[in-house]
Amino acid sequence: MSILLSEQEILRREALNSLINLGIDPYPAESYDINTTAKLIAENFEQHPEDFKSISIAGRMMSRRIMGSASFIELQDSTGRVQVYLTRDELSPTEDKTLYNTVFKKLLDIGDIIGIKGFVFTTQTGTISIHAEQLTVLSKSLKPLPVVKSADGKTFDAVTDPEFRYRQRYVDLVVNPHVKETFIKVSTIKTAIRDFLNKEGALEVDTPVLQSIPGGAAAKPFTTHHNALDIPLYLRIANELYLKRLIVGGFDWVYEFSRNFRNEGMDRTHNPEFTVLEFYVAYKDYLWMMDITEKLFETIAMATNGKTTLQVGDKEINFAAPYKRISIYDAIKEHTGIDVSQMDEIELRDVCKQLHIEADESMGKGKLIDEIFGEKCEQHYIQPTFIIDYPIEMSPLTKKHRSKEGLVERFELMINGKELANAYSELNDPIDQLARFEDQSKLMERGDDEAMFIDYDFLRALEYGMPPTSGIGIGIDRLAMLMTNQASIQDVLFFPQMRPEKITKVASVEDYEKEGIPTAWVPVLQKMGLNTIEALKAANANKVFNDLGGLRKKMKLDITMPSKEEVADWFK
RNA sequence: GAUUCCGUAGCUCAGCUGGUAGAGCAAUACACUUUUAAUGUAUGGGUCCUGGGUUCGAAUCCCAGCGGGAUCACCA
Repeated sequence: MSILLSEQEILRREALNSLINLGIDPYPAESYDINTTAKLIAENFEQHPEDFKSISIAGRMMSRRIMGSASFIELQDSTGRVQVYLTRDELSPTEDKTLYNTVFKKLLDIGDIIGIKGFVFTTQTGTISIHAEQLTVLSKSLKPLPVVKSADGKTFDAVTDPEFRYRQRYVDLVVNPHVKETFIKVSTIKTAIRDFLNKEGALEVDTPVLQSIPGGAAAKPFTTHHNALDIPLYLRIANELYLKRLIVGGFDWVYEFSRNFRNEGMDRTHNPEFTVLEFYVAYKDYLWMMDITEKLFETIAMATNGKTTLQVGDKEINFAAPYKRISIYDAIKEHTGIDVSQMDEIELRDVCKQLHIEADESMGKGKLIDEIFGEKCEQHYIQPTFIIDYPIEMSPLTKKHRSKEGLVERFELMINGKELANAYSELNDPIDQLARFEDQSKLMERGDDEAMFIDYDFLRALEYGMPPTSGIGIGIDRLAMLMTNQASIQDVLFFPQMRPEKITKVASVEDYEKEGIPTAWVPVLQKMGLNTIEALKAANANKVFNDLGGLRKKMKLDITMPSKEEVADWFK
């Protein structure tokens, strides 16, 4: 089986063979040492021209303008584009002009990766360019790249189809420079966080992705199976319980960039796998955590955009600490006028009805309050705001509030109307923790399929004693979306989850030959759309015979017609 | 999951109330020996997403499916 090739792909394969016939390896093994980049040239050539008298650079040929014995190409490396000027007589100083006339002009294509040695100069029209003295083929590109052109900030024929961009991110990255910048920023965010935490004395750790009890969050897990142990395993939905075990073990501050997996819906803010930074600090509480969170976000904003403010649409978000702090009850009171702080489940259900919020039977008190907040309040918090002191029912891993009955010491950080972080003073009372898990079990029995499992090993760890601890989880993808001003999570993940692509396999020439079909007729059958042996067998022998004659004429093929009987044999 | 829009050449897109499939870029050839998305002329290139249906005739209308986007619901 093989894939049907387009005309341009066939031409490129022919060019590839021509290169080989000329003794040029289209995929050479040896390294090609470079001593500069497009960016270095653009930024430094004018001040220090003497540094660019003998340069070596490599990249992809993105455009080519041939003018007889002289040519200009655009070379794109990891840092950007630079123009290269080539002349026939310099590339091929001897009588043999093959390198320029054949290799460069005929056998190279847009997208090919080449190396150039030469010197930098400024053209008559004032463009900094490389005057090429040597050209080396480094990798032949067999698939035509979409040609995106731009001038004066305007872009032409940009690849915008999301399916194309997400499925073939490698192409997206090559032809859409801003996409690359976004991902560099995403990396900068993570580096800024690591630097910040490491400087504070935190230890980066790794905990299991495969877990036999998916704990630490309310979510539906992916299930898998371990053959040797013959047990079900789950992909982690959170790493919280493992990090707390490490606090029990005596580390004071641990953090992990945790790739979590949740078997839930997909849309522009949800991908089945996503990244959360969690960190846990011994001997601290959620008040301390708010202080450090403010500092962290301020640092991230500075590192990614060089300032503490960020323009999002028509809103300007200011990351400079400190942030406003408001209790969830006060937030609800502020946006609905209703004081729910003393209400029981039945009263809350009435409030939901009053506010036209859907509430089903499986919802407990905590979830009802969460619904009201999510529906009526969340979107109003554009500037970074800590929503604090949540009801105990929606926080099974959180320590009871030191002074407010029925509440826990928890905060969520809201930015631009969305939750960016969730933190609390961690529950370290093993007896209370067991009771909370048991409450979750009851919720599970009521039909809440996101309620938590009981993790007895985690309880055992708590029984040995965990210091008072504060922990936080920060959604890194959401943070990246915010900081890079992207509306979809797909735009901050290199390879967002997609439905598997259907690749239409077609029969190879050999497959046809096996059926007794002469090689010369294979392209004709393919032209008729009979690309698989199955399709061929299903076709009508008489019609195929007639069409062969028609297409023979149309395709101007100088081959003798097979007899009707011979054609009929193909179908046996 | 629901609603809605989209799927045409390698890429970006036209294609009217149904009448033989179009442009620009890319490709190929020749000319021009020159720069700036864009020199000129010519040429090739299509499973109009797939399968049914209506019709003398379907890229176009209808139905079903596949893939994707957007909005909504659930979740981070």
